Amino acid sequence: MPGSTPRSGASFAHRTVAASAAEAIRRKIFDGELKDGEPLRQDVLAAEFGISRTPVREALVQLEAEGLVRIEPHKGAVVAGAALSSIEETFELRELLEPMLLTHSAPHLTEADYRAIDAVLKEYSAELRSQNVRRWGELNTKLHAMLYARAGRPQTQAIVDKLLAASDRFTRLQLLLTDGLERAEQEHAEIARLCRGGAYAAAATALAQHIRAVKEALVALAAKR
Amino acid sequence: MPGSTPRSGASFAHRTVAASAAEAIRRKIFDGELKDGEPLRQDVLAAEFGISRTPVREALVQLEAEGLVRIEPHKGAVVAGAALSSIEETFELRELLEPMLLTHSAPHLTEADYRAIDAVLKEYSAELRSQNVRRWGELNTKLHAMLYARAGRPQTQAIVDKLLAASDRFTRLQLLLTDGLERAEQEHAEIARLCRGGAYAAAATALAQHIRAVKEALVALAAKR
DNA sequence: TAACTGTGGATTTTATACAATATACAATCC
DNA sequence: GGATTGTATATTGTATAAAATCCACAGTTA
Repeated sequence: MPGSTPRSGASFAHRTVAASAAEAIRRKIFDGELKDGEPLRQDVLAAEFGISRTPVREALVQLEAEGLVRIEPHKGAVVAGAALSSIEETFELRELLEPMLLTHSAPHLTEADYRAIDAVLKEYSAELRSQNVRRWGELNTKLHAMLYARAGRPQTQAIVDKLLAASDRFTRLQLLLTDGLERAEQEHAEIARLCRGGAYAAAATALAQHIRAVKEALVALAAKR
Repeated sequence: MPGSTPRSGASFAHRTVAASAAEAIRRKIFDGELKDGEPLRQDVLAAEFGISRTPVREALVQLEAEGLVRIEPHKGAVVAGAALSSIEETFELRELLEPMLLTHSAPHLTEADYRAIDAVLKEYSAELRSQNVRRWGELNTKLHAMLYARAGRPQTQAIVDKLLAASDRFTRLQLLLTDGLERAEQEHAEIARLCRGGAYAAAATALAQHIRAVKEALVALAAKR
């Protein structure tokens, strides 16, 4: 097992052990390796990662805040798959919050901002064609964050950031529908274009439709399985 | 469960030390005792509460997830007052999210739910007259939570819970405007009445207006100072 | 048999000890 | 003098040990 030698390779992607433990557990949950309702024993995880229980505990607390696990005092942590099953709620929230953010942010976006956005869009297209799915999720999050940067609403942005992180896994799924891929690319470009042209209301509407389209595609996909 | 169990001393309302430490720090931030950007030293907090650093660390991790503090690896935690600074943003979010929750929840509220809500409303009125401002905030949060309980949207509810906690300090302030006091009481009752009568859309509208009214009163108050 | 009680073991929670890292400040070099 | 490097100290991060809590189950009693 990978634990005998704690090399500074992939195991040290983060600056603290607790953070990388959180990342590892998160991935296990996303990948379905840990099923819904499954209990997470601290000592087991600690042994598996070759670390002590203290950072494991901190990781679990973090994950609880993200809604991925549920901690009951003195009883332990269990996987809260509910957070995953509620794709609809996540997208419903995004549909509500993101257009609002865009409406407030777009009028204050500078020329430099637009250039940065264009750069991301460009890389985005390139990566899409190269089937680099993981990177795609990162870029998607980055793009949205950039669009909302000038909204002057840090709280809302923090909430949306979490929603985007939660969406990530599903948006990647949706990517596999080949028409979803090109469609998203088009819609993103369209939204950026509308913002640049000053058509803020139209951009917000387009964004809402974009999010709704992804949601419906995912719901349909889930129903088919 | 609105049990009749007499709440034991406020000293240890929580089941773990870490949780009560989080609660204490949270309160300090909300009350402005800890100012924006102020560093939070683990050993200082531990000494102050008479506990070890371990639960303090867990509390800080929790609070970071809530956006109340920012933790930089190996540097420590600082108060992230940005989340508090904008009353307007908090209420803007509430205005957006709460009516949505109510719309989804109200049709599924049971008779027992309504009885519990009425009970809170009653205690609410009593406490208002007794000028017990702190308890008022708790009841307000509880009332809103009960109204949204059947929405089947745990994520959204979690977000709103945080917003309510952040609002608490300000709503207490607004209470001091004597007409704000009676007005809130009336509006709460009105919303409950509309829900019970099946006028869900009207209830949602009333709720949005209620939140907007409080926001505007607070903004006006802030401007006057 | 059914309900109750206490006991043992497993697990979490907290405390303490140790290691790693960052910051401030003095000494050195150009 | 200014920048850089080295060292001291403070603070955080991790490991390990001790205390508290829960859970199952055997044994007792009516």
